[in-house]
Amino acid sequence: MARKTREEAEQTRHLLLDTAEQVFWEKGVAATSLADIAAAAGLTRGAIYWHFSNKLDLFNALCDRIIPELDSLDARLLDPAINPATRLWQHGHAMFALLHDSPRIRRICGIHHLGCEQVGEMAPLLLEQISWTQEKQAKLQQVLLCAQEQHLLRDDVDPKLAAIGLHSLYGGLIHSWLLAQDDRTIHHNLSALLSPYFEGIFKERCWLQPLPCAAE
Amino acid sequence: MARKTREEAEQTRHLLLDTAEQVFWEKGVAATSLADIAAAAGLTRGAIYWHFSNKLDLFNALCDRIIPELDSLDARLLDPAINPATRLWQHGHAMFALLHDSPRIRRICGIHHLGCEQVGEMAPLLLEQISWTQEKQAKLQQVLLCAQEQHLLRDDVDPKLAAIGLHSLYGGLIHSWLLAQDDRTIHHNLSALLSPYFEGIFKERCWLQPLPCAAE
DNA sequence: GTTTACATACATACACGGATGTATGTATTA
DNA sequence: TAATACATACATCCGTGTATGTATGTAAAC
Repeated sequence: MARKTREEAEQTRHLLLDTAEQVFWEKGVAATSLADIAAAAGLTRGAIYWHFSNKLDLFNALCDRIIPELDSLDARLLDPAINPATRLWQHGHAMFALLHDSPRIRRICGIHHLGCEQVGEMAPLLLEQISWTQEKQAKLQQVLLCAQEQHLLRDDVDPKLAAIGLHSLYGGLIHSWLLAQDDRTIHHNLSALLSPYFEGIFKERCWLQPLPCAAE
Repeated sequence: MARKTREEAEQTRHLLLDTAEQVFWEKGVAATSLADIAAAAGLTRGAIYWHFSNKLDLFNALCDRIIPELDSLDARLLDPAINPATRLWQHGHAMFALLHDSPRIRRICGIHHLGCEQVGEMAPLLLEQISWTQEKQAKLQQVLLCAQEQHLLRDDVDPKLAAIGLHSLYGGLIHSWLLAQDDRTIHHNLSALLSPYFEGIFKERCWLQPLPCAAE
């Protein structure tokens, strides 16, 4: 082969990322060699080593591609025009809608949950996940605090703990979702699955009212 | 070295299992070679291949050691002498007590959540986890159905979905627990973390009443 | 109660493949 | 013509599985 134009090169870079995403999801990160990826992409390891320094670099690049989508998901959490309880409710639904609609999000979440080790050599991943988790919980906590100020929270609910619980519930549901991808139970009954926790946190189904200050 | 007595042999077998558990948890399963384990145990690969056929066999044997503890946990779920809601409540607390008290349970759960891949070559693990998850959810559902017959459930709650939600919440909390092992927040506030979901599922805090048929 | 014969519980040694990283080749393209 | 975008070739190491060695425990034979 010979040299390609810059556009074509960028194209092969994306092809490598797409292919790696597929193979990582099918075989697991550690069990996948760079030769596997190159072969699946119809290229050679030379192409990979040209665009990336090693497997970890490739993996990180591949994961970074979904950051904007995840960020835009969180952005709507802080929209003050909507009742904070409703914001959380919609945010939960938006998360699973994203998971349902985007095969890429699904695969990368799947790789993180089931397809890679996060200890030892991959410990940086773990640290990243911890900080990401804390940020996420902080955002949830912020919205819950806002709800508390508007007297939407039940009296015995601590916003910080509710944030941890909600985040854990999301994580657990995503995990169950990924375990059986073809089972649509969670997707079709998401409201019924989330309702109990919302019921236990908020007063009088206020999360179903889009108005900014429904209660009080 | 020479031959040891049967007792000593059994002892080295357990030493290998203990050591593998440690190293797998520290470095991850795929990143750990049999030579690593043997060296950490002060033995050689010969000892491992004598007692186990390969790494997967060793890993399975290591995981099987916690089955009785997990089973005894579930056994108390079906004790009809106690209010089903209370049974679920106590079961949730017992799970985290076990996680807190037993380093072995903690490590093996940690390995499953963060230290091993469950796709590709390790897919049997995934299938096992799926069937285990379904069994667990079925048990929870059974207790919830029992609660429904006693009119302890809120009217709009579906036992099957509540079982999935409860199980996911447990899984997510365990994951958060394992991510930051030295953070005792979850352990110290478990009741406050579980309460919302119970509040959303059951009527009038009936899970705090140990009597068999508190409601109706 | 020895002795003998075999099984046991490993350690050591070897052969093999496979993965990595790098060095080099090569045809474009800018 | 020089940098680019790869493919190819090479050297190295590491992990596995197995084969073999070996000293001891163990049980039966005598």
